[in-house]
Amino acid sequence: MALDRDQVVDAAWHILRSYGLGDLSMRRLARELGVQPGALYWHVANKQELLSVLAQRMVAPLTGSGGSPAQIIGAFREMVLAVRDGADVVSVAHALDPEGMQPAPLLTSALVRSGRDPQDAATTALTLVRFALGAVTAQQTRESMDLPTATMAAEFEAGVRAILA
Amino acid sequence: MALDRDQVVDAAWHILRSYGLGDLSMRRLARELGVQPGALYWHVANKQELLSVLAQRMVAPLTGSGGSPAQIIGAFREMVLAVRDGADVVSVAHALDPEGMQPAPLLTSALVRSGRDPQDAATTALTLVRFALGAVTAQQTRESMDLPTATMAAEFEAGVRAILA
DNA sequence: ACCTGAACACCGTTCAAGT
DNA sequence: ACCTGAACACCGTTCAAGT
Repeated sequence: MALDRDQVVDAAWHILRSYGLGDLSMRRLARELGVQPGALYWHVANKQELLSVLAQRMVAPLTGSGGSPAQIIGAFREMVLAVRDGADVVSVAHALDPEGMQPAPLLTSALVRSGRDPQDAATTALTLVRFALGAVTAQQTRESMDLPTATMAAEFEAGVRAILA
Repeated sequence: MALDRDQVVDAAWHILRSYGLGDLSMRRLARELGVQPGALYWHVANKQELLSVLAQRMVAPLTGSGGSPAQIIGAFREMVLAVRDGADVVSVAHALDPEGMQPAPLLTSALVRSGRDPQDAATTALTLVRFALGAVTAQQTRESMDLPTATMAAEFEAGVRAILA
């Protein structure tokens, strides 16, 4: 039975969650799947493409979930924070498609529903996402070095309140 | 004449500015300096320490420069944006010492001067820095892939206004 | 004090050749 | 269609030994 793309992505997902981005090499992934490194390039174009797929998977549960802007950006933070080096992976995907990648479109429509005009809603959504990615990047860097992060959830909430005020 | 720490840091600074983080390897740095890779470890503990020093150097011109909170965070953005992969380098330094690393302390006192209580000032400073790092990370990722960034300066200004409102 | 030589344990990617 | 084998051009770090 031949390898397929889903098996590659699933194995990559498992390594990322369990050991972090530092351990997610194409060679390590190939070893885990019992193939030669070159075999992976039949199923994915390169490592970057693989990481994009993992970023989509990380924020997938968000799509379709309602809530206020504060709830949406809070849920986004939780999902990214739950995956080791999640912020690094999602940041690239956000940069490639800032308006299309979740949670931006979800936030924009929630902000319009709450009474903002579309222009302001779109910009505020970008501000929230970039702040969240900056905050989670800082927290995950500290976690990877066993530094304390006790105040960072409150700092995040305060930042979101300031942006939405 | 023996190598010293400053020569190592200067050469690293030059590689970072000219070619980016992807080209700043300890081996490439050693080659540029005409020594074996191992020689570098007499002058710096490891690559991480070297990157911390480069982060300090990037934001050094900020110290002592006055201005409003909006001006300070704007100047910070310019400095980080001016160095290839600057946001990646500065993000780690910020995570290690969020309150001590510039521009946080500068922002906090400017915010106190403008009438905020110290608690609120400190948290707002962190929000501004994390948003700025998130925004510059997105922009530099796009620049590295030759994607357009025309709207990103305005998005940054709008974000700063929202946070400071 | 400062550096070399050499090693250890790795990377991402390509591509002719095999099945 | 899918994979192996082998290569290309690299990494960060350590450390005995040399000067």
